[in-house]
Amino acid sequence: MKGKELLRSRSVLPIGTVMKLTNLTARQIRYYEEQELVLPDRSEGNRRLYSLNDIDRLLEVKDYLDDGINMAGIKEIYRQRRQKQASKRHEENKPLTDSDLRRILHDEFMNLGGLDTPDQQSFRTHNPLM
DNA sequence: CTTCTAACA
DNA sequence: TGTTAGTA
Repeated sequence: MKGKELLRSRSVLPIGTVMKLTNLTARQIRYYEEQELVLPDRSEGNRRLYSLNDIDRLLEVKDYLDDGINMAGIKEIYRQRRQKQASKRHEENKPLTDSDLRRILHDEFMNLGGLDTPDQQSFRTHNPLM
């Protein structure tokens, strides 16, 4: 890891600063944490400490939400993102093709309850695999 | 004064 | 999500 990334992962920002930087309410920021969309560190006094990477993640979550994607959809996107990175690591022996991923994602998407029409459109719009 | 958890008129 | 109560 390079120094630059080390700084981005350094948790030092209190929730108040994060609120101003993201235009999100404390309620929303804490709720997204409850949904495991962001996992800030904690100070000795149990205060949340965010990193620049956390800020980016929150802004990203906010964008998806603005586009009509719900919590389930966002979690799904990150779940896939991690899965894709995992595949990229052992790409030596298990090179799952984009075509395969697309089929799998499509199946799971169709079985994902709670996603209304606008969500489905946004889902496709933001999913690099579709 | 700022943040935290829990709860709901 | 907003908001508020009672803390730390």
